[in-house]
Amino acid sequence: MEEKAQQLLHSLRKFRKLADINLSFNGYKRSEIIMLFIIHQENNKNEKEITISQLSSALKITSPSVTQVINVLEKDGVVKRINDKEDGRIVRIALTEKGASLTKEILQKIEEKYIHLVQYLGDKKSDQLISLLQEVSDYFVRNKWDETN
Amino acid sequence: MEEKAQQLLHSLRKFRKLADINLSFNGYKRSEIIMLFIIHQENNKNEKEITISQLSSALKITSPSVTQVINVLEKDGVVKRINDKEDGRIVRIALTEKGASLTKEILQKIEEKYIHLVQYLGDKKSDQLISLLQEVSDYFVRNKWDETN
DNA sequence: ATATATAATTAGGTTACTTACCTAATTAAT
DNA sequence: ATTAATTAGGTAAGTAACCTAATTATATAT
Repeated sequence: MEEKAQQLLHSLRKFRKLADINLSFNGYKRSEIIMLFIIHQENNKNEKEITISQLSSALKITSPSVTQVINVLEKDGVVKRINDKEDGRIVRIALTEKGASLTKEILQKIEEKYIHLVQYLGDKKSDQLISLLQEVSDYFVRNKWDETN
Repeated sequence: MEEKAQQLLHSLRKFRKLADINLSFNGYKRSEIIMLFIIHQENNKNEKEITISQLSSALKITSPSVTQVINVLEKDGVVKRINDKEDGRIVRIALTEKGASLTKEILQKIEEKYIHLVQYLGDKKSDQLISLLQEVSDYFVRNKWDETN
């Protein structure tokens, strides 16, 4: 049991390191790309554009951090701020045309890579991996893995 | 296939975020603790103490980064630098007594958590997870996941 | 009308790296 | 013995991706 725990510790460390690798495209940083993905996803799903707070909880980062990333993306002309008409405190974020096509382009390239990974692993192992990652994620959340130390 | 790729992308992102444990003990940072683990592990395994370059390749960080972490640990009296007698360029790193007992203490606490995870998953799924993570890591390495974009 | 709560922003960290450059020591070639 | 190239490690400065605390603007509740 202890041996398995050590193996798992080791595998997780290695995996984390490798999976952590910068997906960067056209000078956009990892954090910016993930931000674009979420905006794209949520704005396609919902009628109203996503707010800063919603982005904060979706990404599990603080709202000041969201603001910073959005500032860069806005300056670059890929997203725009929209003031909510009903509540003056709320700022909504939308992709510009440039942003929408950029996001689609990047998403496609990244998806291709994952398709390769799924092909490499095969159907069965891919399913296994997805469900195991899910289980471990649930475990982490339930046991507040991070907070306890 | 595309759907599975998207699921995997999503699971990996979530997992990465959660597995990004902030392990810190007695004021030692994550990077410092991992450094201690490697020194402990390698120095127990080999006759000669590990060098800065070896630490660099073991941790997959640059040697200036290793130097910085070692500086802090040395100032704190948990590791010491040893000049190699045969090659004056080489600096070897050893745990001090304080460092050795600290490392054992931390290792034990962390191992406990992983033992819980292994118990939660069960034997079979733990093995599956270890081998799947290994396979994906290998895939990442082989396909230079990071460099290609 | 006033106090309180909420949304976003600003200012200023922190951690865990990196890159660019440097010195000292070793090795190889002349 | 000298010069050139390489290797090991270090210094300084910078970056990505976060964070907390404080502030501003607006909305809501008493």
